Amino acid sequence: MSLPEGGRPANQPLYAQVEALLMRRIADGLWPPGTLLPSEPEIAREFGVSPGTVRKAMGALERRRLIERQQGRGTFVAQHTSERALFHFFRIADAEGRKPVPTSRLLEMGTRPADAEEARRLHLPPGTPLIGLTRLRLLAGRPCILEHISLPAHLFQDFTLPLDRELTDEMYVLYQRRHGITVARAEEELRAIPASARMAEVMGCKPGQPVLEIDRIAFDLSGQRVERRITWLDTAHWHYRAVLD
Amino acid sequence: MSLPEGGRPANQPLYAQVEALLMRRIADGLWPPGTLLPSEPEIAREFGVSPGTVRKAMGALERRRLIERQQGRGTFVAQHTSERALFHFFRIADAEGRKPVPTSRLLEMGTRPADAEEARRLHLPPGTPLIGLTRLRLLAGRPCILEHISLPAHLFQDFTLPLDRELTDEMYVLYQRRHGITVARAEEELRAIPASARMAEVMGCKPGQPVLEIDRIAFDLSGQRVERRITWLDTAHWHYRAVLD
DNA sequence: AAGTGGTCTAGACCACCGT
DNA sequence: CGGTGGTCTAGACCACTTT
Repeated sequence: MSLPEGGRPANQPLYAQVEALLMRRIADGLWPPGTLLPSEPEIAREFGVSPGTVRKAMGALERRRLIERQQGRGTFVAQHTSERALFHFFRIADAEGRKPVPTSRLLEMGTRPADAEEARRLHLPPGTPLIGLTRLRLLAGRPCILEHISLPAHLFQDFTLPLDRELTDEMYVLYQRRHGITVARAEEELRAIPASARMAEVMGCKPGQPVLEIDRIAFDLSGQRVERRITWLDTAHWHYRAVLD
Repeated sequence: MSLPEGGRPANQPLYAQVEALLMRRIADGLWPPGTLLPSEPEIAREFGVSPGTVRKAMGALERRRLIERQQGRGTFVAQHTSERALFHFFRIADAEGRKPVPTSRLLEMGTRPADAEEARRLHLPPGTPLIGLTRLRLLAGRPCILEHISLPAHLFQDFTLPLDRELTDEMYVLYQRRHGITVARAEEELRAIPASARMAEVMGCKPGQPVLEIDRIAFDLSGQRVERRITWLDTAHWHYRAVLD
């Protein structure tokens, strides 16, 4: 059993406690992505609660996309796929709202200490070793996006990229499969800035021309900051799309 | 009773049908914002379903913020307040993520036919009469935002602004209270563009300087397009903030 | 005290999946 | 066929608000 034993009411509702316990097992890697969870009655027995209570907890986890339920088959720990990553974390679209399928080309990669701004954004001490990569991304075959990605080196041991084939937007799939890090949430700050010489050269626009800057921090299941990413987009043909509700 | 009578299974689950029926009453104005709903057992009796089924339906409506439940008091149709509007539909923040309290100054207002782009965005025939207003918004006392708002005239009869006091971000509160239109959802397209002479003059920046353009369409409870709004923001001191999860 | 929503339980039955 | 999640019901008890 894992629930507070004595039968005392505790301060949170039972279903919330069950939800937290299940989430903990997933975040701690005890149940890695793709794992088939025990059935609902089984979990109910283990925790000594009613099946309805477990259902309510798992409903919440499903809404948060931590698990996926399949009638007749069972419940699985959610796995990042390219489609999922693109659907939830890629917000660039054309005038009709269609999302393009981006391709990527790696320009640079290396390890360096975090500067003041990176340290502030990642909640790390300045100087912490970071893996940095710069890539160019193509939309519909045209170079439109320049991107800097910074990863805390201690979270991404032996980081390498699968260079054999062109890398699509599988970074988050890669983090999960190769480093056990699931990106669950991200915060972005958007600004309009003038294109640098580098951007202009690489994206085929004029220096000084307005470019959309997207400054993202990604969080894992525990809320830890695991990635800083700056994206520069020429919005002549594409835009950033947001839904508010 | 309002549920499909014959006792046949219908294609949607019972709780989804109850949810749809309740939503319809709210969207149609039968239960205006602020209304106290009948109690859950009462609704269950009316529809001839179990209280648990009603609870599930109302839980979904609460998550969608159509209703607000208060233990011991009852359930109310949600009402737009300035705080709510700012919290959900205002995404501008400073470097520390704090949202400023914006104030507004009306520059122009009038009625004119929709141009091609407005018609396309609002799903209306070109030439449809629109109420247009232009306003300047101040953040922390400094002019930072220029905004064009376009409203289908047929949805906003006798539209006037409370000019006696400075207007804060109460546009959506106004739509709801004076015209019975509840903004429930919005879609935004973001681009980086050069500041026009007008923007530069009014926002105190240089012409041609990069400015963030936010092109928004707002939807009411039925999914009808009720507002087009273009916002231009000088991102020197503020940024647009998005959360992805 | 009466009425409301919030929690928790127990069990029946259905729809779907695999063998 | 047995096991899974999905739906629906019924009722007990709690926490909170109002009268």
